[in-house]
Amino acid sequence: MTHAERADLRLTPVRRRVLEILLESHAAMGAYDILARLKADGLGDQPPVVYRALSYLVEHGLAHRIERLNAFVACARPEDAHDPAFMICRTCRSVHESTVATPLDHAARASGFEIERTVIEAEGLCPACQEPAP
Amino acid sequence: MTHAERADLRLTPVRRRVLEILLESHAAMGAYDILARLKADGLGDQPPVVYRALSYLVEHGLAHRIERLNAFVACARPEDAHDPAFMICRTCRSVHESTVATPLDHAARASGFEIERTVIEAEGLCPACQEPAP
DNA sequence: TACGCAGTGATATGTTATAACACTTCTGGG
DNA sequence: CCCAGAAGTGTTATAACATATCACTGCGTA
Ligand SMILES: [Zn+2]
Ligand SMILES: [Zn+2]
Ligand SMILES: [Zn+2]
Ligand SMILES: [Zn+2]
Repeated sequence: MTHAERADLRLTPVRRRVLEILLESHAAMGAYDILARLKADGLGDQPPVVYRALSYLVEHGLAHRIERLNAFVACARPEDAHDPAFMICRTCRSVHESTVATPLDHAARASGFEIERTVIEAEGLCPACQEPAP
Repeated sequence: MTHAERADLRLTPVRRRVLEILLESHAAMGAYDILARLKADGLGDQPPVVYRALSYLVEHGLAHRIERLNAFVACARPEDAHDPAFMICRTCRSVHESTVATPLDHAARASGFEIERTVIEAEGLCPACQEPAP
């Protein structure tokens, strides 16, 4: 059973539409970009509308927040909970999701720090944007 | 020779004061918190003042930006260039800087992505904030 | 002097995010 | 059915973070 099929998931119209918008985009989207799309669909035009929907989707593992971009992306593997890792193209803003062992485990144990979540976001050029020198 | 001693470093009064403020704080500070301190010192009271100084310090390796917090912290090891990794306490906002091998190297090579920089920020509880259950 | 450059001052604006409160809809227990 | 609480939404306002732009100053140098 995937996350998306869980009985306690409440995908209301706004939440469903936000998830669809993210799934269609194949790239990270800012909250206000999403809001503009919602507004066009008559589903709300104030910031809290989109932020509430995004919070819900992120909490339930259907979307992730990209800290580097202050933006959001649909989860590539909503089946199971995970700390995501991303490779973000600085040119086309495309995002590739991946998974990775938390690299700070050792340092955390050594210093007594208790890690709850780790943000891992690599930035660079995706294959398509690596132009041959002009 | 440390970064801070490099001849081409131009630590103007505003830049120097911002660095001092960061060094005194032992925690991540928002740009507007820093700006309030600058204003108290008569060194400028408009956002561009502090953002220009912070950009300079970050570019020259004397400070880092914490993406998770949209905030800034003095570099713990300005001697040499590095991709920093952080452990951030969600309670007291203290930041511990560390270094770590880039964990996405393998995935990047496999997919042809060219990594330029990697953000690694763990969030959790520092030793001091791990209260015994009340 | 004239020029170019780095830094700064100042104004305005753009972008991202949340607080607060009212109202509606859903849901379970009596 | 009726009610009470929980969850969701509408709406207004504001907080917090960041940049564009243009003018001006001081300084090194041709
Ligand atoms: Zn995911
Ligand atoms: Zn690209
Ligand atoms: Zn550092
Ligand atoms: Zn702490």
